[in-house]
Amino acid sequence: MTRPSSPWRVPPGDRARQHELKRDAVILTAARAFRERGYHNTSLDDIAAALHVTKPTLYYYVSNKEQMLFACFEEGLARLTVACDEARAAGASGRERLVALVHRYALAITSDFGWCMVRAEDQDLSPAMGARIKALKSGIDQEIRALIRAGIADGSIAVRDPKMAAFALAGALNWISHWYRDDASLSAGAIAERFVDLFVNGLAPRTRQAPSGKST
Amino acid sequence: MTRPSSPWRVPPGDRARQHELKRDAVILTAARAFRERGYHNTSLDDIAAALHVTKPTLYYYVSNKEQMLFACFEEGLARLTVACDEARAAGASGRERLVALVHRYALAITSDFGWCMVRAEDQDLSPAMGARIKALKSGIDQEIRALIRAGIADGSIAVRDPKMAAFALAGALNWISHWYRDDASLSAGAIAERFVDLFVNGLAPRTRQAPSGKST
DNA sequence: TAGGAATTCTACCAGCCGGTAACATCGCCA
DNA sequence: TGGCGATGTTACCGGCTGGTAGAATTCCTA
Repeated sequence: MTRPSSPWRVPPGDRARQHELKRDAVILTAARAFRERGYHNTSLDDIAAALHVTKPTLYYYVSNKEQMLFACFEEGLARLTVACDEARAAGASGRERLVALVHRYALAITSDFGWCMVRAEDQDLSPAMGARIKALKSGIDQEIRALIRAGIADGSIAVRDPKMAAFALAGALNWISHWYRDDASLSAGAIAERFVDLFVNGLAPRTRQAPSGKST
Repeated sequence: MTRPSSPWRVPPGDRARQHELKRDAVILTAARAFRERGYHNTSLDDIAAALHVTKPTLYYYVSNKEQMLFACFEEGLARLTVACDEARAAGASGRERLVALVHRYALAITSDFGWCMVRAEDQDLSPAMGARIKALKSGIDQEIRALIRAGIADGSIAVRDPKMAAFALAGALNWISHWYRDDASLSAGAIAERFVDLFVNGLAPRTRQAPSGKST
């Protein structure tokens, strides 16, 4: 019974570490399957098969299917949270920090867990887990708004409604996960660059260049 | 269209008209249920109960559940298509037409069918129907890109990558359906207004106002 | 008022899939 | 080497839900 599975054969280490690695492999495989076929169209047997394992084995690492989705959710949102933290200490002005966030956000959203953050329904989770996810999402939103407000305060951003601006920005970024699987012709960094160009300068031509500074 | 509370009691008319109205009621009720609980979390019994009817009755108007989702999809996308057509003849410059599109788009996306357009997975549909949906969606995307290119041509828009700009704009608009149910503090028109402000002028302060002109 | 078509209901089925029990195997350690 | 926890498997269950058969009822028309 040799198992030629890729993510399952983890390097040696103590038992606890092995267990942790295998659990991660389960979550990652689940995330990829969900992304490809959707949560409800993915059976636990599918995930198990992708790992060359049987269904009950999954239950040794995860308590149920719902928890898998939750873990994917959490993993993806954790990356976004890290992105926010990094961005907050990235630049001088509010706008520079926001630009930094866009770059990191794009990177996170194109990851395997991007789908789970964006497309998964909170309704598929228990009220408790749904509430937790909602709180995490709201935290990201508040972070974006804070950056925008900071930019307004220091004069690097001029926008009427920070909340709507945050929604628009997050929407554009989240939406990447919808089309990126089919059209990955651009890297996350390149996408972020284009988005920054659009969001910073706007659609209307600028007669005189505002104190913008070039994007790298 | 029909009364929200009890759409089943339709005004008299000939048989064919009655049938059509009731079918519309089924689709609308399905759209609302899908929006509220998600496609997979909504059973046909749920939809039937909402109409004070039993499940087999639904099958008298719709061939199966998948077709319901498809009909919702189509209905929503039809509105977007209309929005595109109207926008194309709305203003003088490409930018004005694009602004008009944003307003109509926001209206469509906040409708009952907005969810189906955006959140429903093509994977829940048969390959044939999925392909049709994909084609319709692609048409909308091309329409947006065309407006942007027209704006570039007539000088009312300055943007480096029309394709990415279209993705960003569509993403921001589509994303409305994610948060609008929980936070409907703004009307679709007000949202569109804010979005236009952001997308046209950008985040960076404009020293001298570009030839933008009116904001209603 | 009879008859037929349109409409809706009761009753039911079958398959999928999440989840579990109980047994088999692996691998470390005394 | 024997034993024991950690892993993993086979075999199974049961409920939910999409879908259907066929009877019942309503409604128009003659």
